[in-house]
Amino acid sequence: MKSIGEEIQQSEFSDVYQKLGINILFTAAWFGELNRIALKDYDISLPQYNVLRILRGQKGQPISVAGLCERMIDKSSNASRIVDKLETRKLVSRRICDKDRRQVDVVITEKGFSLLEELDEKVPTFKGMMSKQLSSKDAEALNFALDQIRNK
Amino acid sequence: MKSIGEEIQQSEFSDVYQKLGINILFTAAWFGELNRIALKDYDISLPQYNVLRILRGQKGQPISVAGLCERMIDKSSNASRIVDKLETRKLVSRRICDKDRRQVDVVITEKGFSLLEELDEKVPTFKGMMSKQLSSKDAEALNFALDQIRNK
DNA sequence: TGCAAATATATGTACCTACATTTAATGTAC
DNA sequence: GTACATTAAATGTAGGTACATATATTTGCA
Repeated sequence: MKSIGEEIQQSEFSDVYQKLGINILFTAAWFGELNRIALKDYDISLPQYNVLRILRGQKGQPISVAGLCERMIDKSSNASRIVDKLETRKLVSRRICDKDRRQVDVVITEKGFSLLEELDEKVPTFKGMMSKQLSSKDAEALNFALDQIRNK
Repeated sequence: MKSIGEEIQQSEFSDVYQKLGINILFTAAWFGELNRIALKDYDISLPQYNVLRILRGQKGQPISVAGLCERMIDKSSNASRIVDKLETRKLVSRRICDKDRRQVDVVITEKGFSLLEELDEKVPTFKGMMSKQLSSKDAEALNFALDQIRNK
């Protein structure tokens, strides 16, 4: 099995934290790649997929474009244009919010919902990828450690 | 302090592995963002920075474009064009390999090396970001867990 | 040797992202 | 109520990425 050192063919790391940082970046890229490949057949990009999932998580409740931005993994990507693409394909719908006409309410459509259900079958789940190597207790600990890292 | 659940404002995760996957993606994006901000003043992109670091790691030994690709975090980015940019700024040099004239040997220049040394001061180190929250023993364990995850 | 297959890199293209700017609506102080 | 600052979203743009294709070189084999 390949360790991160073998993977990027670097034998020496200046320290274990350096190695961990690169390992996290590398693992994230690996995840992204697997998902991207799975989504390719459906002509849907990773950020588009993430937006659809966020909308599904809303359980019918609309969310603003700014709200989407906050919840997206890649904050700086352009939610407005991602929603454009999804709307063109009728996977989401968009209407001006009554309460504040600057805002736009975005919701997932029936079509978007059923596409997501189809994708659920194809996209590798984290559970499927990790549960054999990692106990749920270890996963919990890892979650805690990552939360720690992001909060000095 | 913010957990991943608070961070992306999702109260329920279907399972702890799902949560961990998103946590890894999120943490990687957070790292990337911090680095990107630090590099911005020097007008150098993240992939460019990574390539320079790989070249420094070569300790003077040249590496081919394909070799760079293998070691890069984002494998599918275009190493050829990244090297173009770096060469224009005279941070790396490129010459056709004598042994195999299809190959191109890339090395970091003195200018590139001293830029990297300057950047070392500015770019947040993983150690600086993590060592307060995580013992080196825990970091080692996390490294092992991530290596496990990527290899079913 | 000669020629097809394989390999290394470069390039063309469309799309995506980062960042600044614009447009429109709302809030606030006077 | 008017003027100014603030906020939400959209848009323009430059540059980066993904993927297919092109070009040059090497390898392997009849």
